[in-house]
Amino acid sequence: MAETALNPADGGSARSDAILDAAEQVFAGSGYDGAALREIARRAGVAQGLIHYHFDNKARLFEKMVERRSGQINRARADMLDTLRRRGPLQLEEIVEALFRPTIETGIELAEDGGAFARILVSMANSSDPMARDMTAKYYDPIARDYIAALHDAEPGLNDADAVWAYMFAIGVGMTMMARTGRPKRLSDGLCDDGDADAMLARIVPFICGGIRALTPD
Amino acid sequence: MAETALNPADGGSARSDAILDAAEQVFAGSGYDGAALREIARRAGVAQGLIHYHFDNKARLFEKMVERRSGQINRARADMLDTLRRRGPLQLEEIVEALFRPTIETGIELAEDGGAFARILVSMANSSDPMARDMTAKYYDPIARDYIAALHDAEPGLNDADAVWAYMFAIGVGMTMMARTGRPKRLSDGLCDDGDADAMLARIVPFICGGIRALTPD
DNA sequence: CGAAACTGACTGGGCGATCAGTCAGTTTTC
DNA sequence: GAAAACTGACTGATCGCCCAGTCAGTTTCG
Repeated sequence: MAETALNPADGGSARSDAILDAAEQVFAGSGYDGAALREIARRAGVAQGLIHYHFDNKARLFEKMVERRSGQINRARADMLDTLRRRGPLQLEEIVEALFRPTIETGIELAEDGGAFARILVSMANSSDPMARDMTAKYYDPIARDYIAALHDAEPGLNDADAVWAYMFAIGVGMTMMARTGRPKRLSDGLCDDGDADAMLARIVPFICGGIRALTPD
Repeated sequence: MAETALNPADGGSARSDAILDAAEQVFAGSGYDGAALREIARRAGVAQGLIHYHFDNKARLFEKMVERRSGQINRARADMLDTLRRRGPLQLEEIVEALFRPTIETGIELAEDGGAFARILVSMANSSDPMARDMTAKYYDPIARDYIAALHDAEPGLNDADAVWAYMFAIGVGMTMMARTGRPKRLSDGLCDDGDADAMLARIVPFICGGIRALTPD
């Protein structure tokens, strides 16, 4: 109520969604500072003023965009963890796969944007500026704690601190996959393709699990 | 000869170095687009015009800044690998440690800047924009190939593609350490400190080695 | 009708870049 | 050896551009 007029029910009209889609593309391509609202409006086929009408300012637009996508992703992540828990004792491999698959699939299938949101996530995760820190804390810390607890359950030998480190390292490895820099192809003279998410997951999962087990005293 | 007047012998006067130092701080704090040449000049205690006099434009200033620091770091990395090779058969743990220590120590001890350059590296490594890609390729791909070859020597079972993946994943984990986001402390309620490079290295090295061995068929 | 959605011209400010000019040294010239 | 010519480092005012944000007015819709 105290809010200035934002979009009603927050469900988003078709125009708001178009703006958020365009914002995702432009922020992913140019970064927060490099992105121009004019360009976002152009891509959304909308007057620039409408962005301010719906989202007030650049920072809030950015946050709404993150909120939308991270909501989808983290609901899927929570669901997968729940399903695994109900199915029986947690397996490390399953947890690690559940950690990344929703981000990949939401990025590629829902948005059909070549993983734009994943790129935004990567730069947020590795940034130390206050806005990125706050948004990571708000939208990603809660689910992170769930996954850290799950790692703990799957590997009881892991101590509290190491479970957190294990999670951080796993995320770090995942960034390699999300960032899509093309570097693996360059370094391998064409052998490795960071555009093939499934092939990467097939390497990442054993790598991370091996790493975690190396941190766990038997 | 064809060049416009840049600074002689490229060794850099005291003023040029002051500009590069300030640039490191400001680029690290605000990112490339967010950084203002005015702010860099202010911190260096120099007129803004002098930046253009010495470095022509913002992009070239950024590149010179990266060139200076990555030169120091990668010379140290190459030396360490050489020393290890001469000492006897390569050990995985030694390679991984040699991969990161020069970046940490150059960042912390030489610059006394709280790891500003390391933060710049992180955002470059995870970015897909052309400037970052080109600079990574120019200043970091050559040494990357050396380290990939070293991984191959230490773990002969690793195939060509997996050695590249292993390197990429290792770098990804290392970014966790360089970025200094404060997130480990938040997620562990104070237990983990990503400001303590030695403590992190002590976890990162076994994690990465465990991961690589998990990729290696015995 | 009235309210919500939307437009597009506009504003002030910060940006990278430019440039005429100052000045301390160095080299040339007679 | 001193005046003249020249150099390269450096300054600070200024330029034009593009930015996020504003707002008065128009259209759409229930």
